[in-house]
Parts: sequence; structure tokens; C-alpha cells
Amino acid sequence: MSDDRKLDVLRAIVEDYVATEEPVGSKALVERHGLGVSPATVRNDMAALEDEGYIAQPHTSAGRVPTDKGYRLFVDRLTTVKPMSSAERRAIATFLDEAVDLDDVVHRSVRLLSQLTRQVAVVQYPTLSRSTVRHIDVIALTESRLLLVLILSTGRVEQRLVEVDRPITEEQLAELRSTVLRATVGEVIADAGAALQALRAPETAGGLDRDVTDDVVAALCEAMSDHRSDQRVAVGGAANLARYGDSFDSAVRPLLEALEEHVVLLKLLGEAHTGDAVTVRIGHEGPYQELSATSVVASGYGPGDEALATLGIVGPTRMDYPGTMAAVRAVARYVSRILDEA
Amino acid sequence: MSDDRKLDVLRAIVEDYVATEEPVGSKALVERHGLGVSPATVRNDMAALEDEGYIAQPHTSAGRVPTDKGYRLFVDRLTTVKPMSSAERRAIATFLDEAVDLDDVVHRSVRLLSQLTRQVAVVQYPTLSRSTVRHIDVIALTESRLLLVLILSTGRVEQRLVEVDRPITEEQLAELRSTVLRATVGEVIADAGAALQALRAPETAGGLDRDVTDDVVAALCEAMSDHRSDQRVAVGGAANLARYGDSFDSAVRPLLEALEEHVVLLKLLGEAHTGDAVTVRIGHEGPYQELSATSVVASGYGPGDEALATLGIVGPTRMDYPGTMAAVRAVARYVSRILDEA
DNA sequence: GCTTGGCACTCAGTGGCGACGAGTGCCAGT
DNA sequence: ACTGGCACTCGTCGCCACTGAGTGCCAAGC
Repeated sequence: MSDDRKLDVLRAIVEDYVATEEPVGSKALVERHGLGVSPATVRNDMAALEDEGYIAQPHTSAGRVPTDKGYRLFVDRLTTVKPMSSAERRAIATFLDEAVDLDDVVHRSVRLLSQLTRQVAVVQYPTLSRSTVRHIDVIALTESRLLLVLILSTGRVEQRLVEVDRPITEEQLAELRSTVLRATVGEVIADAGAALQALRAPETAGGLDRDVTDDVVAALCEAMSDHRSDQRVAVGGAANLARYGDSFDSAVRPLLEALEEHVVLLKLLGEAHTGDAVTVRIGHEGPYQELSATSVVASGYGPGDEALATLGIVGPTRMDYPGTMAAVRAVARYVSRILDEA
Repeated sequence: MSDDRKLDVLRAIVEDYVATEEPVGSKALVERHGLGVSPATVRNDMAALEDEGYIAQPHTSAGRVPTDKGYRLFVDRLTTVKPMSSAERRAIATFLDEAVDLDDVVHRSVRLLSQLTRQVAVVQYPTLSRSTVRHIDVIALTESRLLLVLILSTGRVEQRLVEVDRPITEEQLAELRSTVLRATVGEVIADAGAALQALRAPETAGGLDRDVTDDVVAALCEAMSDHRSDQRVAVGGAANLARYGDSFDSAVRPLLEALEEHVVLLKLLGEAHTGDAVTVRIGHEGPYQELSATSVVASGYGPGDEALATLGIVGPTRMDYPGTMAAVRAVARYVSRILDEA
């Protein structure tokens, strides 16, 4: 028995099952693919594949269905990522190029991903931790009320309100502003935080009121270390869950719950990988028992080669892996390119 | 036949059906509510209620189910909005008080609403149109690249990148900044836009480069009139859709699709109403055919008495209206109070 | 005149039963 | 090593009778 043909059979089973959503039998298999052998031969191969754990039968008198292990082999060895058509590439590029700010980029990405793959798309916001300070502004709303605005290189904006004990003059404000700016602009966020802390030491605090400086520095540091935004994700294409049809309770319910819990979702997406490697996690390979019927296709993205965050899709284990992987890879690349430019 | 008792019967039917999710028959009705009459009597009342269109039977040998018209009567006349317990009020207050910025307020509100009502919650971001300009900043990223930051009274931040043709000096920048600020701060957004346009007239453009001023003004006006943010909504509690159980195709699918389309969602929520009136739209009363099995409970909210935006929940027509209305009202009030303070 | 008990009727849901057929495993033949 | 044939399994479908919740109507009672 030829091992090559066995793999062909596995590939055919996966493709057919993904297309039809029904267990596939030996007869249908030889008809729909040009295998050049008889059903009986295929049956032998299938028996072998079943012994090795790549496929399974839902019940005795039914066709075969790929197991997670079968999908894994398919993804690893039987699939060549088909590049997107140039028309598709252009569509992606123009749609993403229209984005006006970071929020818009993220929202357009989820939309794009969910439409390309017809699955639920998830895009993590770029993490703060590796971004640099683009600008900090200190604005007096009233005499005793300051608005701090922190703008990061990724385009993220954080703002904080600070109440100060005693009134602050226009000159003090200007000095405070320029001091803070000088210490932080261009710095990676962690260094900026350290530089700010240094400002609290008495000798560097020129004509500034100690209390005010302290309050402002504290608020800025808090904003910088705010990992709330690290956990922000955008979700789109939940309507595609409706296509699950069968297996509602087993698959859709836990997935809907996961989509609400952003922390869970991030763990599901997995750590950001560098480069443009597309990660596939199939069924039980993921961290959650309840989601053993869903797969994740994800990729890191970010300016240059460093992966600031992750994006991807979540779908049933029975999905079109080649097409999905191609779409995820293409979108991740374009988003990275856009972040490069900004 | 007493009309009062007929209404009692209707109320009992609605309450039972909401609780059990099953058509309710005459016998169960007299047992579970102290109606003090026999099943046969109730049957007569039910026949009358059916003639008048308040209830219906799914099929001949089944109990009765309220129609949309029945729910409407129930909501209008048979329900007294029960105030939330003081413990619940406190929980709402403390949870919302922890919010650090506008985004956080909105996110916490959806979360709160969906948990209180166990339905899908929708919160519209406060509209820009009635807010005032709190601050505008013009920052030179490079010599020819400006970052505009627009901060509104609601806490919303818009940013725009502008490329200018020729390098701009620090002094010019300072003058531009203060000119723009003087013209706009504190103004309602529409007036601010007009004031900015006035700056383009040659006589007011002191030592400033015309082209640069024009570019900046254009970008700011664009940001102010950007109605994208008017259409922003946050959605939460989609996991509650899983509880629909039956009627998956008829109810969940179109709803999932609607949740993706924010424009659709906003139309569904309806216009913001002033005051603290809670609006209930039952089944077919809404604008969309496909959503005839879902009801919307919504309320306007915003600082003072003006309703800047709408929040509410979307759920099956078969829902606990009194409890839901109370929760929506309570959250709308607290969110408004928070916007008052900010 | 409203209320009530009685009674016949309807009809969705359930479970048992047999026919059907897709699909398999195995074996003997080429 | 592949193929055709054959017996076997078992899930699906349609049929049928049964059950029971619920109704509508009517005549009797308060």
C-alpha cells in the first residue's frame, strides 16, 4: 500500500468534508477526485488512516471524518498556501489605506478578515509596551484641573484628568509641559516612565510645585502602565456563527461566551509570533476544553519585524484552512505595512 | 364578564409565558395565580382576549401565547416599573464610578446592562454634534508633518495627521495653535467649525502661511463633522443569545447580523428621547421585518436633560419587561450623572 | 347574567416497527 | 497489490397508534 496515496486520500477526505459538511464515503471519494483506483482500495487506505488516528467514523455505517490529528497533518504537509489573487490584494490594500486612525485600522481589519474568511475575526490592539511617546500635552481646564493627553507612536491616545490642590499659573504650566515633553518624547514607554519618575527627585524640580509635579507624573505613569489597552480587542463577523447550523450548543455557545471575555480571547489567539508565520491551532490543541470544536488561525503583526499584537480568526475545526491562512497572512502583512508608514 | 379580570388574565399569561417559555393553558393559570375562578371561566376570558388580538394559540390544542399587541397592553397598562433595590443601585454606581474615560464608561455600561438584564446590550457613543471643544492641539511631528488633536467636552478625542507643503517654524506653530484655540475653545462644535472657516479669510490670517492654515482648518473641520463617531456603538452580552434556545434561525441569525451593522443597530435603538422616558418597541413595531421576534428597550442619556445618545437592550419579545425597563432606566440615569460630572 | 362542571374534539409529541440504503470489512480472484 | 463481490451494521425515514394537554361549547347552578 502506497503511503503517498494514503496522504492523497486524507487530503481528499478533508477537502470533501470541508465542502459538504458530511462524512465522506469511499465511493463518493473516488468519484469526486481522480484517484484512479477503486472504492475497495480506498477503503483499505481509510482503514489504515483510521488505525493511525487521522480519521474517524461518527458511527459504524457512516463515512469518515477527519480528526484533529488529521487536520493537523493536512495543514502541516498537504497544503500549499495559495497566494491571494492580485485583485484581492488590491481590495485589501485600498480598503485599509482609507483608514484615518488606529481605531479605524483595527475596525477595518476585523471587517476585512471576517468577510474574507467568513469566520469570526479577532484583532488585538497594538500593545503599548513597545511603542514610543509621540507627544504629551498638559492642559488647564480650570485653575485646579488639568487634562493630560498622552499620544503614542501607534496612534493610541490616552487621557487623564488630574485635580491639583493649588492653582497653577500659565508659566508654571508651560514649564511643566516642556519639562515633561523633554523627558519623554521619542522614548519607549518604559523608559519614558522611568524618566518621569526621575522628575520627582527634588533637585530636578526647578521652579515647579512639588505636589503638582508628583500628581501629574503619577497620572502619566499610570496611563502608560495601563494594561487595559493591552487587553483590548475588536471582534467582527459574529454573524458568521449563524452558519454553524448544526452543533449549536457544542460550538457556538462557548464561543459566544469567549468573545465577550477579551482576556480569554487573547489567550485563545496565543502569543504574537514574530515574522509572518501564520499559527494554526486545531480543536483540542487550544487552551480551552469547551472550545475543542473550534480552530484558531492567527498571525502577529506590527511595524517592522516586531509583532506588537495578534490578529486572526476563530472558526470550526471543519474549515478551509488554506484559504483562511492565506487571508490572515495577507491582512497581517498589510496592516503591518500601514503601521510602518504611520 | 369583568374587564378587570380579563386584564388580570392577560397579565398572568404574560408573566407565566415569560417565566416558562411555554404556551400557558387555563388550568395552569388558575393554579399558579390566585385568580379565584375556575378554568372554564378563564377559558371564556381567553377566548375574548384572543378575539381582540391580545393572545394567540400556536396550534389548536395548545395554550395561549401573548401577541405583540398583548405585550404592548401589558407594558402600557399592567406594569409598574419596580425600582431597583438599593443594593443594586449602589452596585451600578460604584461600577460606573470606576470608569477612567469615556470609552471606559461606555464599555462598563454595556457590560452592566447585559448582566443586569441578561440580554444583548447596546450603547451609542455620545454624539459629537452637541458637545463643545475642550482643547485643540497642533503638534509638529517633523517639520512638515502636523498632528492635530481635538478634545471634546464629552471626553472624545479625535486626531488627524496633516502634511504641509513647506516647513513650519516653532513661532508659526505657536501662533497657529493659539489662534485656533482662541477661536474654538468652549464653542459648540458647529460654531467652532464656523469660526475656523472664518480664519481662512485673508484678513484674519496674520503672519500665518495661508496654505498651512487652510490645511489645518480643513482637517479640523473634517474631524468635527466626522459622523463616523456618531455611528459608533458598543455591543455586549451577545453570549445571552445562546439562551434563545429555540427559534434560532428566526431570531438569532438576523439579530447577529444586525449587531454587526452599527447603522442598523442605531436605527433599531431609535432616536434619543429626552428626559428619562424608557422606550419599548415590541416585535413588529420596530423598523425591520426580520427582527419581528425581538423587542428593544431603550432610553436616551446625556449630561443635564439633553439626550446625547441612546442606550438599551435588544431581546426576544418574550422578556421580563418590568425588570428590563427598570435596569435600562437606572443605568441611563447613572451614566447621565457621570457625564454631568465630567 | 355570570360562573361552573362536564364532555367531546383536536392535535402535537412520543415510541415502536419495518423498509431502505449508504457504507463498511473481509475474502477470494486476478 | 488491486479489485469485485457479498454479508453485515446501523442510522434515517415514513407510518401508525397512543397519549394527554388544552380547547370550545352547552346545560345546569348561584
